[in-house]
Amino acid sequence: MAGRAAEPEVIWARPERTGRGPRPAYTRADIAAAAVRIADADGLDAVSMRRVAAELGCGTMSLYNYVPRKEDLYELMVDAAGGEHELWEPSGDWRADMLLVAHRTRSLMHRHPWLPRLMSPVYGLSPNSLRYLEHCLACLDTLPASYGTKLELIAMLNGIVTTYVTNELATAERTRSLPWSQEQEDAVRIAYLSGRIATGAYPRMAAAFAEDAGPIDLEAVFERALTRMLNAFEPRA
Amino acid sequence: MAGRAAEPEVIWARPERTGRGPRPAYTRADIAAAAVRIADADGLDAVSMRRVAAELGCGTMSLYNYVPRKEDLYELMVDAAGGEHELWEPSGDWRADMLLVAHRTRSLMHRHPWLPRLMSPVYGLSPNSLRYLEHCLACLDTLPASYGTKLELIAMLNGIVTTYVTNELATAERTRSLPWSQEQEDAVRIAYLSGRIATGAYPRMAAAFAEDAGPIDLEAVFERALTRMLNAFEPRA
DNA sequence: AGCGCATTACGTACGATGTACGTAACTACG
DNA sequence: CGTAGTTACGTACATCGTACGTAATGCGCT
Repeated sequence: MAGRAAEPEVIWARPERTGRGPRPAYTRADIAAAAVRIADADGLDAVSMRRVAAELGCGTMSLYNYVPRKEDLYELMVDAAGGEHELWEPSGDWRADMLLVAHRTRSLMHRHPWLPRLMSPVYGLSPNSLRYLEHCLACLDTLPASYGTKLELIAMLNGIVTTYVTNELATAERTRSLPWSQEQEDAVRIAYLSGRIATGAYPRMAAAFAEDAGPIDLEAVFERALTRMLNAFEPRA
Repeated sequence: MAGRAAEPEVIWARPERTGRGPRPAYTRADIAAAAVRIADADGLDAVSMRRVAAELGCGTMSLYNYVPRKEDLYELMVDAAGGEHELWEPSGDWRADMLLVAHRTRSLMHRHPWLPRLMSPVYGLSPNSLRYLEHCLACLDTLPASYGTKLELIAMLNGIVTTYVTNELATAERTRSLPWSQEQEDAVRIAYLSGRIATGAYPRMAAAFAEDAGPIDLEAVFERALTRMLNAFEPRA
């Protein structure tokens, strides 16, 4: 039975070392770290199997001994980044704790701008994802609600953070790989947009533009969104 | 000046027809429709310039007369899908209208499962995106709040819908391109997860699993998330 | 009316990607 | 000690986006 039928596989279920054969030259952590280094430096699109192998100093195809598919490499990256998440002893104030979770997640995504793009697909089963989830649940111990509701809260919080940071960084990641600057791109887009609005076809958008409440404080917008969301889960008095 | 310097460009700013030269054989709508047809049938990854050209019946490189970069093809697709959004005369009840917006968006994403993946990057400047945004603002005419707040509400609503449907469809899109079935994948993941939980390292997740409130009604979860969010914007009495 | 030139059409070609496959070296278990 | 399973890795292939060059086309100007 040399040729195995293709079967689904969770990379975390396969042991790093089976005991037989030559000692593997790298650990999963090594590989994840190399990929993260590349993504941080040159963007997610620069993470290719060849490039990661070169960073490690091994042949391209050797990587496939550790990582059956490239998608699994992504999972390693997400887990490695998740490992940077600092956890703490829950304070007893679930709202404060969840706010802190959100801010820590956001700063993590700022350090690793490729994270939002990789987090969308599926809820992680990676060790650090599980640790993170358990920690969130611990923070919510003082919230009188079912676990189902708590999970909904966590999902919603993560969703908002991801959405927000994605919009915050959407072009930043792209800027790296495009031949023109962020400012040029923005200028062109804004010019086009105000041209469209000037046609009068979008009266409310025109009013929104005219409202002009000064420069938008993205930080405050983020804070407001989180607060509103947490309020929605506050048990009624 | 034959060779132009690379400059940022919004595809919607360039006219479809400049008047000079041979009559273009296709419209943007034709191209978008072809790409959408392929993505609907075989998934987003099947949308390649070659494939779209073949679907249209023209040479691959002819496409670049209409679409300078592939990313712009994606913009055409999003706009075409957005064109399916049925708008209506606002009822005066902004909560009901926004709920309807959310449900329509969700069903649109169900019809075109590749939409969430393409919507994340940047807020659209496409004609149909602008129409959609203006419509949302119209629905919110009866909400006493600044345009800034209204835009935050719309962004949050879209974020929740996108996040929710993404999780809902995350694996569905992948299933199409993988050699094993959704059920097999799920089974493997669940088996691994319960193995981890059985270690006792995640007591709260274990409790969450044990809670077992019957099969999860995703529909209801979606509804609750939207309602909670809209409540958070209700002006205080 | 007719000339000029911008535009369309499209074949060829290049560099890059993920990864299937085959082979050689190696090590733990029977 | 042999042998089976594992690691290492070079080669090869299909596919991708797209730069470039050339031929055909038809609008706008003189």
